[in-house]
Amino acid sequence: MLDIRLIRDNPERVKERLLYKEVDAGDAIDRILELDASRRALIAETETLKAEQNKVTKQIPAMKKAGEDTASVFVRMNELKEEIKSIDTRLKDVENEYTTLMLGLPNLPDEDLKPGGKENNEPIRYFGEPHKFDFEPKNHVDLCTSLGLIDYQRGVKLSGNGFWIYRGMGARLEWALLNYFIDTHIADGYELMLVPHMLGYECGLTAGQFPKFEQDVYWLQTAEDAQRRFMLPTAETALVSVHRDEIMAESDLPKKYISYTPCFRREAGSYRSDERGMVRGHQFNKVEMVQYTRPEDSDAAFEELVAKAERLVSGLGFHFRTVKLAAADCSASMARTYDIEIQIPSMDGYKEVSSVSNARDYQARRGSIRFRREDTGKIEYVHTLNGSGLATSRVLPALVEQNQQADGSVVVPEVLRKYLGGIEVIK
RNA sequence: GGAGAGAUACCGAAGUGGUCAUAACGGAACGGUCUUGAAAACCGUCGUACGGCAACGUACCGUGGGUUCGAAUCCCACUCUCUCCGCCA
Repeated sequence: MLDIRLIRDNPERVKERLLYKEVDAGDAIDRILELDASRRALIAETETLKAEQNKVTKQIPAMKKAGEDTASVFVRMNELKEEIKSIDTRLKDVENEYTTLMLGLPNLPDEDLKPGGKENNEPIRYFGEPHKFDFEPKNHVDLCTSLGLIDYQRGVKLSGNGFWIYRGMGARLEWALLNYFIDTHIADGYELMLVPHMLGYECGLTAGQFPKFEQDVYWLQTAEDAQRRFMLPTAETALVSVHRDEIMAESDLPKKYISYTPCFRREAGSYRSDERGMVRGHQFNKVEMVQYTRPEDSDAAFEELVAKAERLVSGLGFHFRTVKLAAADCSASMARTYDIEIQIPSMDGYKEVSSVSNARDYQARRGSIRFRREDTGKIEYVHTLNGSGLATSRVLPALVEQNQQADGSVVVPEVLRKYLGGIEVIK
């Protein structure tokens, strides 16, 4: 959520920044300003009346005790009651519309981002060299099938398109990756959390997925609306709500959390024919990093998260690049995002394995996540950041393709061997 | 799933229609006095949000409605927590 004062003071600037994200919020912002003004006027009205009401209420017992006639006072009190009721009804309508519009506004992109979408993304660093083969390489679907790592057909049998089964060495390799990630984060001082995979509505609202993207997640049906829960699309959605509605001590910051979860996404309409195998499914595994920081620390925290993700990919020996996303390619909640993309030799271009973002105070405002400054005693919103560290669904394809040998076997990266009982080659 | 109890501030807890909601009382925390230092004792501080330039005002007793001139208190619905029973990895 954006700061209303920012919108009030400089609406044209906010509109302009949102255009960088290719969001035309002109009408919404004009309406928000109207609603904000009438909201404040109505509050002033109703509170004046309530003050009178409270004052008279306090006098009544004394009047009764003194045996005075209270009938005329009751007449006035009834008037007040009606007036207050009518103003409060109007106020509620105004606030509902106001809140809905405010929740719908995306975060402002950072000043240094290029406007526009994917076409303006900017690779800022490359690591390693593209893989070269002196034989005809196979694609990961064929490799995973022939080595018995993944059972695509039976995954579909169980759950339909977009699901697969990791089997035997494939499952162990997946598990080894996750353990490599988790162990690295723990060594970096992050707290591991195993969170619920089904979340309440407020989690989605805080993270910024809702109300706009309610259709992108899987809902669990219950008879009562109040009990609806959804399967988390990323552990960020859970981790960002851990401190919702809390005021933390400044000395508690930064909070550094990681979580491993499967992630569930409907990915409606986003299927692409070149994304075979496990590159885009409805369920994938991911280790997520989240930090809560003081505002002045979030830029450094962002760099830390990017560096951590890069280190994990480097550790596996991959060629990859880090890309600074243009404003409109950042998701709605985020002020800036860097993607880490690896090469899957059978596919064109690079594929995202990590996405690191700084939400600044956008999520903190939605979820009322604050901290108290030690020297001033003032309460401020924290900054929240998140990054994949990492998602496996593109790492595994890249791993088997980049490390394949002429005989169809796959070399296990050094860092994973200890999780696989020392196995060096999968054949 | 059945039966019962409960939800008040950082924690515990009193309040059961107005003169007890900034909210008693106890604890924690913070500041001070005393002390070589600490403990103890004593004194003091110890909500959030919104509106307002400010003075100040308003809201908040799990959530949402209702009754009433007036609701933490009475009524209705919902959510959550705890205890016992049943089922269960």
